[in-house]
Amino acid sequence: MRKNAVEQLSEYLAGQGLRSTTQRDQILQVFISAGRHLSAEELYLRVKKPHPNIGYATVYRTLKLLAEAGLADERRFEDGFTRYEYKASDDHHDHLICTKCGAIIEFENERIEALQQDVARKNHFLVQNHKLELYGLCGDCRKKDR
Amino acid sequence: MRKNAVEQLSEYLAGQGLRSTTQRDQILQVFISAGRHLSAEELYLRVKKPHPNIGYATVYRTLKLLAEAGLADERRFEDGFTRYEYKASDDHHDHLICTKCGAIIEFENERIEALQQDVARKNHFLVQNHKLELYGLCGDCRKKDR
DNA sequence: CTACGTATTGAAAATGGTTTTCAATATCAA
DNA sequence: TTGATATTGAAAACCATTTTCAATACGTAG
Repeated sequence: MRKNAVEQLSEYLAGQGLRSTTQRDQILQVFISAGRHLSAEELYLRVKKPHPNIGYATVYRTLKLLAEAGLADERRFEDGFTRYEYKASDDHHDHLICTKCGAIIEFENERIEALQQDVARKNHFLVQNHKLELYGLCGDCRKKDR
Repeated sequence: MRKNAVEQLSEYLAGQGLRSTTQRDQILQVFISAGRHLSAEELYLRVKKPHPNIGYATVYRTLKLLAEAGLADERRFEDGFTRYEYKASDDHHDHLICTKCGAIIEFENERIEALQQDVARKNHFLVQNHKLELYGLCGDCRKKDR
């Protein structure tokens, strides 16, 4: 866990004239210690255990806030609902997603990123961010398949 | 328009024990002659003009059917709703999406595809399909921005 | 330290794209 | 032509997410 994630949130809130609350801190704590690619519901369930009085809406609201504050990335895969992942400032990555078991594997590839910039340049396009997802079967599911 | 799209649909339907209907053919016709990346609602509106008695649900149902039949690709961009595009069997492409005006530009890049296969191989992963989207500003919007 | 203005919360209702239900209708094999 | 059943249109249901609203908590001014 990044040393100052809570501080980073506080700073963002202060800068926006928003308030720090125990709920926001609690949700952030659980979010950071939980696995990656959480949906709002998954996070809600995890937060619910230690803090049973936190509401569904607050989890949704806080997740959007974390995305705005730069602490989380918001992603929509093909399964219909939005997932969030804790964002370390320097780590960009893409995903391999198993269509059978739902496993999500992360990867980085600088050469692909460079080629993306080429494509953008040729189209007079300025890339703000991108999304690369490879859907298919993971190693385990390929074995089980036979 | 591909010569035998309607036939291709008929064959698929017959093979599945499903029925050919005038609505399905009409929707397919309009779908093919319309622009790319249509949402269900856009298609519904276009179909409505020549065929005012076709229902919303039928458009949704037919679109899913076309995807199953291999005549359309189903894609979810970040704007929340599903878009479909007519699928020529040999043409795979990815997208540049303008976050300001919503323009969608298509591109293909074999070298990127090859690198994707490399990544998959390293992860013992079998790619069934993929999705690459670059979000940012298109040439026009970059100019207007200043 | 206290009080006040207002941001935030939780619960429930609303939203909006998509799917399902259901009775009426159309398809197609016999 | 008939009968079994797939399909349709309209409306209701779904379901993830957002909004509403009265009660509560935050934090600044005094």
